[in-house]
Amino acid sequence: MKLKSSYFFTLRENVKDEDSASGNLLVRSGMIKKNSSGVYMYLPLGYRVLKKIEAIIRDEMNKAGAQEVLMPSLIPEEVYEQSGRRALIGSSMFSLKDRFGKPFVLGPTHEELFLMAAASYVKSYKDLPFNLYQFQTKFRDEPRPRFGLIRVREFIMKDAYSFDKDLAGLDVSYQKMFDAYKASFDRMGLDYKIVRADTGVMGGLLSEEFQAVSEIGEDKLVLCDTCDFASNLEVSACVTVDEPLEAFKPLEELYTPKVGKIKDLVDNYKIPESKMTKSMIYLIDKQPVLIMVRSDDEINEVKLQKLFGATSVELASNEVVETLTKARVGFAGPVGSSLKIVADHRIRSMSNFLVGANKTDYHLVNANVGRDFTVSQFADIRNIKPGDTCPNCGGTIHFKNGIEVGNTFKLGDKYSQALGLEYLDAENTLHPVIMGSYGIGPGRCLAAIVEQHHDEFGIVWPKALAPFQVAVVVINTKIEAQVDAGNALYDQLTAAGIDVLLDDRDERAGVKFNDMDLVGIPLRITVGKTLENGQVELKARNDKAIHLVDLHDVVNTVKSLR
RNA sequence: CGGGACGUAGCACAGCUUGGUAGUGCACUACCUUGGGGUGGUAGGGGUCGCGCGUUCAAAUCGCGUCGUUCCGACCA
Repeated sequence: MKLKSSYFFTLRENVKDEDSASGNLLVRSGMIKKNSSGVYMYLPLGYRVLKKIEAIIRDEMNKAGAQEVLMPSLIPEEVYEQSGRRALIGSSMFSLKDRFGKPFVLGPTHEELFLMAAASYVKSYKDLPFNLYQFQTKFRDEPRPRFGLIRVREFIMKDAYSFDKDLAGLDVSYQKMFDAYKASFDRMGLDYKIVRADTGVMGGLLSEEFQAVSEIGEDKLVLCDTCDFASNLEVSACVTVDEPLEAFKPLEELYTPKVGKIKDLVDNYKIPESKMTKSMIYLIDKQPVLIMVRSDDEINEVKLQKLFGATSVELASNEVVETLTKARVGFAGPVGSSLKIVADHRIRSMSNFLVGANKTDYHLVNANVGRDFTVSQFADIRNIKPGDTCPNCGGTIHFKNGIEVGNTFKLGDKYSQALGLEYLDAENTLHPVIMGSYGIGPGRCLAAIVEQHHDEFGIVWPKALAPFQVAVVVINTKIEAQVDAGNALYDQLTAAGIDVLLDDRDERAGVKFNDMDLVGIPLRITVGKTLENGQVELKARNDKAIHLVDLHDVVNTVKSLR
């Protein structure tokens, strides 16, 4: 690409409505442009990078034996109704009607269609296993798009689906995808962790996430200092060590006016948080339940959902809480409550603790389980915290933030049962097909890579992803010899199979240097005053050193650095 | 969905309080200048002031509505 005659621009000033380093740099370097909230255009340079990411993934998918297909985006709504996911995905789905009033949706994920495709092929166990994948645009009406390309409403996803006759087969298919994912992310130069995760809307047996480590990541990764334990916060088990109970003290009412938060209680009444509990009223599949955890713990809604096998878990509204406790919000408690009470394991070893009194402006001190109220179930329902004990090895837990760039699921027979995908085995009996699904967001990978690979001057692309491997900068376009040498190098490098960008614009040297740094081309060849000695300068983007290279050695030198 | 802010040239913003000729910087065009880390200058082009209704002799400016963007929270595959 020769810049003088190409669509290429950069912005000198920061863009206002980008809230992430990657979003800002990608927009400023002219790679992408925001079109509406959470919807972006990919411009020539950005699209080249996206294509390189796709090429890596495609290569690994094909090596793993998967076959590429392309499903539609426009899908009859009934497809998702049959699988039971229309309601589950709810308002995250873009929906529309055709001219006859028939409801359609824009596909947010494609399990259903792949299952239908599989159904037109699978008859017998002899047809299994196989794996299909696609790169296709997904539409998800996110309530809050954020962080440039990281949380968007329209994005390309590589999704793959494996079909097996049994769980043993799924294990094999899953492992192939898992390895292909690791290889893909390694080739992209991403720093990532693989964590256990919630199966969420997908359902199924196992979910593992590939998380790019980044400050702006929206997922909390739970990691161990000593072993390789790695889990998403939402599913990370907690270790609870039971401790002996103290002698029960008499239950007393405590007048606690103007106390809105736990911290006020600690400050005003000198009660340690380890002696306090909080009671929250949750609607679990619309049924109110009182959930208790120690005050300094957080309730984990995913664990609640699993514990109850529920579809919906939501905090009760203030009105509901006030009706049920007959007190203002902030004073709910277990004593005298008619609600079902579920408490975290940690509550079991607590004695003489504080609870809400179900009475505005009052708490109760020295409450005790068994004497003052009954817990119908103790369970692990809190979030693990940094410094906690590792559930795997007993080491110490720390957190990192992660951007979910890939996800692998063992779905089992959930979808094949719901939609009737079956095969005949050798004994002539029907069985549901066992499925796995595997997703990567190339755009999110792109953004995550920029988050991890940039400096004060701009993007620093890993070699495998850079839109161009080499930038040839002609310093003074008024000097014919420089222009000719630049063009000659461009032709030679191109002929050698190297992606070259020629900056032949009539701009100041500083402008070109800054632009090439911003865009993040890994290698820069400067054609300037050293040309008089038959030499050009070679500089790596991530290195300050400048090397003089003879004109006729340039192609070989660049090849050796590749 | 709840709360806040903002919509004026491609980008970033001023002007609005107190209504009266639409501005600045960057970018863009031409010429001169300069030519190794975002040269300096001169002259230009580009805007139904998000949209609608209202108040007024007169609205970017005041009022109501609406759409969009954004921030915090909720939600989130």
